[in-house]
Amino acid sequence: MARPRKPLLSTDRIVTAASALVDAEGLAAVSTRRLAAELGVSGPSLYNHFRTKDEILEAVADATSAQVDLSMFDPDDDRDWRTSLHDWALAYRAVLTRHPHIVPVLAQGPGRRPAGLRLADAVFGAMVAAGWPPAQATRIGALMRYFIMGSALGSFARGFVDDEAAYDPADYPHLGQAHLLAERQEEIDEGAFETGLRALLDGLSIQYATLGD
Amino acid sequence: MARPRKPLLSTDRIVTAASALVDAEGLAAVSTRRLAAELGVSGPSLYNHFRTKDEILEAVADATSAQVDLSMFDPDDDRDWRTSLHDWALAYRAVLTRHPHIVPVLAQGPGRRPAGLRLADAVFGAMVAAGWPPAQATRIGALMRYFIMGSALGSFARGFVDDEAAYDPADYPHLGQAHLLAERQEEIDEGAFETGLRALLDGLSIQYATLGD
DNA sequence: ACCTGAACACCGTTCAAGT
DNA sequence: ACCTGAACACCGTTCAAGT
Repeated sequence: MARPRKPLLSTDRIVTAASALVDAEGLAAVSTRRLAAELGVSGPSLYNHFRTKDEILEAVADATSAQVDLSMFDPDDDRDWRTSLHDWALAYRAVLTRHPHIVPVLAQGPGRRPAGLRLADAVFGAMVAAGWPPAQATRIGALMRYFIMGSALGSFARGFVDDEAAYDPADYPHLGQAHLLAERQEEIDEGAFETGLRALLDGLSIQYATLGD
Repeated sequence: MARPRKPLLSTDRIVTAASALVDAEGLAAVSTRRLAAELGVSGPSLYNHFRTKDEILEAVADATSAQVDLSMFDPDDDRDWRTSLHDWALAYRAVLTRHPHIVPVLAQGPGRRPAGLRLADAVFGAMVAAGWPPAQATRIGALMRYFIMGSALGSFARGFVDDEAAYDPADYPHLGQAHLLAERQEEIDEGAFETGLRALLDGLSIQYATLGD
């Protein structure tokens, strides 16, 4: 075949196919040969469009970041900092819940990824505009990322096996119900996220109230 | 050589070597061949002691969990729930900071790992003993894990590249100082963790105060 | 410029063979 | 029981060759 008159691949097509593969089968399923097969080309062809497989995954991660709504941080949006942060956290979590397998890549931080940087820029800018000192605004950006990424990296409920025999009462006297967690996964992880988010925002509000002192 | 009169390997020796390799060079450096070479044997020898490479990494993860002090949750320890949770969070983070590369494995939850289950049991048991309803105690265990794992999974500060040119003010108007984050990594991540932890505990204290209502 | 097959240096795991 | 080398079906990446 050699070179076709019209290119078979494009960075967009590759990222779309890689995203679908990551969502469907996880990071481990993405090999250059498998991804190329999915696109109807041979493995090495990908290297005409990306320098490494890692760059492809970075692009998938950035495409995911780009789906997170940031309009709550617009200067002319009239939500206060607390409400903005709350709405953004829910929007961010919703995107990550739809694409859990890419979270380990996203959790490494924005690096040079444009959508990741836009997100960090929006949060930091909005906190400073709301009156938080820059050092505190940085901390807020960091601690929100800890909490959101941590909640998306692995389900708490699914972290416990669905097998009553795994929880010997002699060893784990308080885990008698732990085998039931998995089947109520969504409810438990969502409830914990909401409880944690409220606690975080309540706590930050206390600190905000003492800013002038 | 074939079988020596005294076994060359043991599960302990393998886990110790694997932990050292993970700490020194990261998860990606752990291949069965490399690990075996480190132990002076050939690759397939490991399969006499573990069924898969994954089981080896699970054992490394559990050995890490086992390092986390849980004495603050002892029934006869006189710390209140808030202080216990605070002290435990610091102890947990300290361990993870020393072994960051294994965090992705730990973040998948305890599964069947004994030290992971003991940890979950201790937190849950102490919260119930302190008067939290079981459903709330579960949420606390989950949200604390989100926050602690998220903070350990990737440094916030090192998530930003150390290159002023990466932050075009036209694109990211508020990130003019972001290139300085990396060089103050420890201070920033620790400060964010402490701020977030205090906010979380302050927020939970508010909810605790309304429990009777 | 953009695709191909062949090749290199790796993987995890299985298995028969050795003691 | 516990080690070995050979083998299988994979990897990511490079490169010369094709149009």
